[in-house]
Amino acid sequence: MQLTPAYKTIFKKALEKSSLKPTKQREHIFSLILNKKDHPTADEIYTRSRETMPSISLATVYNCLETLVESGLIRQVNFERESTRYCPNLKPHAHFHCKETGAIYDVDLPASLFDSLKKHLPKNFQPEQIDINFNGSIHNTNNHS
Amino acid sequence: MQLTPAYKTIFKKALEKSSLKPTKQREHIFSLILNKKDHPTADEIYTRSRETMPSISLATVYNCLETLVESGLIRQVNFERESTRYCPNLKPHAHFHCKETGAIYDVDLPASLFDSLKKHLPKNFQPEQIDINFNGSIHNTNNHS
DNA sequence: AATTAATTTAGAATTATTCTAATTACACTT
DNA sequence: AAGTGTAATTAGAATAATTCTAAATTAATT
Repeated sequence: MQLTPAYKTIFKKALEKSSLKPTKQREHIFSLILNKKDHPTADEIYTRSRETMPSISLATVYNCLETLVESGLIRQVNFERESTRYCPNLKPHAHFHCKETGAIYDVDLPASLFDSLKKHLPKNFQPEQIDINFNGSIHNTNNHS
Repeated sequence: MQLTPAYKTIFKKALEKSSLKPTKQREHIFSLILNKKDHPTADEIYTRSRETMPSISLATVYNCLETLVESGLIRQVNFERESTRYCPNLKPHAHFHCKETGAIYDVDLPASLFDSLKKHLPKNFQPEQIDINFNGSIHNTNNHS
């Protein structure tokens, strides 16, 4: 679990901007999330963390995730009241939640779509974040009639 | 807390379609949500319910809310991991969550916007529900310079 | 080396929600 | 009208994700 030099710089910059320290634990968790592009829960991240950093505590995982979100390095994803999941994809995108498997998929969207959404807000409403979540199922499209 | 005859019919039809019974408690909770157009939590609904139906239990409130959602009479709204809120507005709309006051506002959106969102899904993804949530703040637009 | 502030840690506490098992309500037979 | 069966309600216990608390550790600075 190593950050590339480029990501290491991004990581340090982002944290320092919020006057937070780039600690071992924070870096470890950030790299875990970056290197596996699913949408893990805090508990899954905790389990994965301990494989290579056995002394880390669950509270630290929660703390680190909070600081990473604060500093804009990852995003939170919530579906209904399931455990919060974390996502390193910072491009404009939505999420699709398969109600059968529970899996979450990124759905890339053009920035223009977010812009046209904003146009429907009263003008004194200032959105900081827009979450778009699809809920549904994924159908097999088997061609053999 | 009374349903108009028109809503009473809608209520009965919707429940019977899922072979659920139109009980006193379900009707009571439905009318509470309809008559105050905010986005109450289960606990707020519980408190309001007891004013006119003191014997109702919290478990029943949860049960009733679940059946009302199932039968399509109300919608759930989730923001981050706050308590689930309930919404009687069935028109296509989004929600704006003010992070200062916690208030939630409906934002009407044209159905066409939901359609164009769907176009970005892989063709085997079948959405059943689309949630669009804005998070931000509301700025005072005082005209006096 | 001493001081300070931030971070991490373990475990307790919180809180929304779900579960369990008993009771009640109601429609349908006899 | 009494009995039967099923669904709904109820009170309270249980669950599970997250947050809180207070002590210990770390790292930077004097």
